[in-house]
Amino acid sequence: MAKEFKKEYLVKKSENFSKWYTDIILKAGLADYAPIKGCMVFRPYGYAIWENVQKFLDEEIKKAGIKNAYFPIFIPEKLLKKEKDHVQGFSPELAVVTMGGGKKLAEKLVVRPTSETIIYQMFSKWIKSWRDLPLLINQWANVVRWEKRAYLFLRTTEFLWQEGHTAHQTHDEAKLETKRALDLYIKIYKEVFSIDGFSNKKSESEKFPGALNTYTYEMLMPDNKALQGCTSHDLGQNFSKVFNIKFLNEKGKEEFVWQTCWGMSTRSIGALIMSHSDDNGLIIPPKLAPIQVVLIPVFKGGKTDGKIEKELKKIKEILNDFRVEIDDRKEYSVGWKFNDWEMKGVPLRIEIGLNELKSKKATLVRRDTGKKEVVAFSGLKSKVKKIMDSIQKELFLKSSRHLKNNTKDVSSYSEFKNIMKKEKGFLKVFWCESLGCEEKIKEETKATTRCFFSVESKKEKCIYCSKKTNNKWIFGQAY
RNA sequence: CGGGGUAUAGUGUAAUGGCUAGCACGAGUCCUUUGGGAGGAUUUAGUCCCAGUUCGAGUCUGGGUACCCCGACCA
Repeated sequence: MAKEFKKEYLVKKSENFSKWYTDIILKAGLADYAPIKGCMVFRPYGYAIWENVQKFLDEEIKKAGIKNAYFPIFIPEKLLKKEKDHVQGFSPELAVVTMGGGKKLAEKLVVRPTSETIIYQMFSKWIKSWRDLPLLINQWANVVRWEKRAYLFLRTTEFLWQEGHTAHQTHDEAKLETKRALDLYIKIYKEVFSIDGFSNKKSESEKFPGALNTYTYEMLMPDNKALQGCTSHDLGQNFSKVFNIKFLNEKGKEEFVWQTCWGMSTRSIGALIMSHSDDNGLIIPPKLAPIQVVLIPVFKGGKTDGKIEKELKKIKEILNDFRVEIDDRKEYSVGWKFNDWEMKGVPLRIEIGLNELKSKKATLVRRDTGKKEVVAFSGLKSKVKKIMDSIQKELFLKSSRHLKNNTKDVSSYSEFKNIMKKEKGFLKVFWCESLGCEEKIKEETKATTRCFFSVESKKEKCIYCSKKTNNKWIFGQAY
């Protein structure tokens, strides 16, 4: 009978994916709609996840010798217009301030959609000599892009992110930095988010406006649509030439710097929610879970003599390596609490009642599998550690299986069209890298290039135009 | 921004142009409860905004706004 309880307060993931997604966010208390079009509020539980992401990222960024700084939210319109591709890429989605202090501004101020221009303006002031390089800066900030359609976490007018900006003496050094940032993101997604994906170069049309090359981590969501998790850009000298960022090298010769920039946003939390959660609510991998273990007392006959409470405190003490919360709310029944914490995606639940007190064993229930286990109080610490590691790993394996099962090699365009119409997913295909083919494919199938896959030794026909090529690319329908 | 739809209490919903806008959940108070969303008593709160038609509008008309679905844009 324990199995047959009904939960009608959440739509099924399989029945209406996007409703399920929004419902989870609202019901788990991650976020809420704000009274501004396209904007959302990060509620404490959702913000705590972002703080955990920040903690991991920030630590790694600092380890790489990069320093945090903060630049203004406003960018003079003139500055933004300096790099042609850049302004073209962003102009349709800019928020612009035209009034200040009740007066019309002489020059309009753009609310940053990204900070290249304002940061590089400062770089040009700071960089004079090879001794000033490399200049390695990171900024934690909010940015605004006036999107037409909003979707909690995945696409909101304002979002939070981290943007790294570096300047180097040589292109090789900059390329290494681009790679280092990408590797960091791959590591975070795989080890912390437990989400598998592909990472590589973006196509010409998909790359960052103003960059030479853009690298990305592309994940496959459960509805088989693709989500870009981050970007790392090799900017070459495109911006340094425009912003006049020059240095005197060791031989006394003037050169433009080589630059990179890279970012990861709160969109990652959207990927997290979609990837792991189920019909009972959120599932958060232990490394990102604001609460890793929840302790729930089970009273019987209303009499406890405070013994259960005492035991809970002891267990919390034993588990002080973990983020533990005791749910001693009297106004809710245990069943209600079980469901509540499942909705919130807490990785492990520990139940303590009279039975547990008597046997000196705790009842543990894993959120990801729902498996129940009885563990002696004395062995709790090591067991919880084991379970945390196991959940973290299992979630990744599950994500990995989904990625593998839905990434297919395809050689005929009709098959390509069919798959994109029905089950979607990632398709590995030969593509001649011409913009024409890419645009046609997008028009006819909604699929775009997600990232480069490989150079094959044998030439094959381009999936669209049949021109021979060695290059294999991954296509998918993007979020 | 184009096409379609919806808007009633905190949430989900009901109400031929007509009487005091009904129900469930929630929330507040009190009592009893706690091994998978507890029960009773009691209280609470609503027609998106602005015009119009009408003796009379939640219901009809026009405009606005928001949300949902489908496209285009996008991390």
